[in-house]
Amino acid sequence: MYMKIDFKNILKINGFKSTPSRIAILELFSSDCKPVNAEDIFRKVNKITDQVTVYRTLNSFEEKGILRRVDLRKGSAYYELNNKHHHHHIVCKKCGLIEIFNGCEIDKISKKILSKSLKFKNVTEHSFELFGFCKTCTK
Amino acid sequence: MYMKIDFKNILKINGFKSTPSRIAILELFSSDCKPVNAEDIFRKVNKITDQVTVYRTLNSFEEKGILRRVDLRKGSAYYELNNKHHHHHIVCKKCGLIEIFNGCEIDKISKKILSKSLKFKNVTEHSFELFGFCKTCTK
DNA sequence: ATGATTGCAAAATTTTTGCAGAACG
DNA sequence: CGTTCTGCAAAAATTTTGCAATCAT
Repeated sequence: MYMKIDFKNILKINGFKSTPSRIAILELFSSDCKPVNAEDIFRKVNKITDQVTVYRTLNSFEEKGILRRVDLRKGSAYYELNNKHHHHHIVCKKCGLIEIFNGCEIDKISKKILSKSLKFKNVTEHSFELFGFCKTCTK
Repeated sequence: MYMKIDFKNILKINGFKSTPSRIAILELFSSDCKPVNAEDIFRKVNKITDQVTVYRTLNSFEEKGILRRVDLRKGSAYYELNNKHHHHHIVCKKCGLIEIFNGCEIDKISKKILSKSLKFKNVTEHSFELFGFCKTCTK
């Protein structure tokens, strides 16, 4: 059970107690490659945990940087694990298809922006998603 | 009354009838430089229009490209006029301060991404906001 | 043991829908 | 005059809060 130990360690490192809900939610994020919202999680782990706990877990995980938020303009907040390689998303405005893209040079960009900024000193997160139409929906 | 004529024209061009609500909302966006949400608008023009009309107007204006959506991770949808020069925002996670930044090379970036993409043909919108701490809140 | 975490019920917030009447062109 | 638009009431959808009971360390 390598993975479980790993999850427990992630929780411990971040000052969280190890609970079935939290482990189930981390497991779900690890196995799912797409951005996930509270309802997705709640549907899949509702035998283990309740809706409110899901929201609280998502918030605390995001605060600690375990999860990163993804803004898909869909009415609810989506999240991804924050330990994979850095990437962003193109979203089809018609069918909702999501494709990942790489090559975001956020360090370079934010350094440049901060050097010009009067009021800001550091950047901890960023959003960068593209919206358009996939090849199928363009036809 | 140069401006009013202009607003009416924007509405006409986009296939909208010219109504007091729509003109008031466009006026508000022109005079306000910050991203604005439905509640902001409703508070400022509630003698003229009602909440539901504000939502409907925001949606239809965004669909036509009169407004662009700005994802500020604040629980409600924010919008800006889409006719000004292209820019994005840095948001302070503590105090909410917003600063604008320029230099987003979206055309170059999206061309590059689309050339590598298997499933997408075009990009019509994008989000790109930075989140961090302003100089005051860093101290 | 004790502080953190959960579950439940309830509420707050944000946005959408349906429909009848009013207004625009 | 016909279609579009608005306002109202109501509901749907998403997220937060308070509190007592439970759990992890």
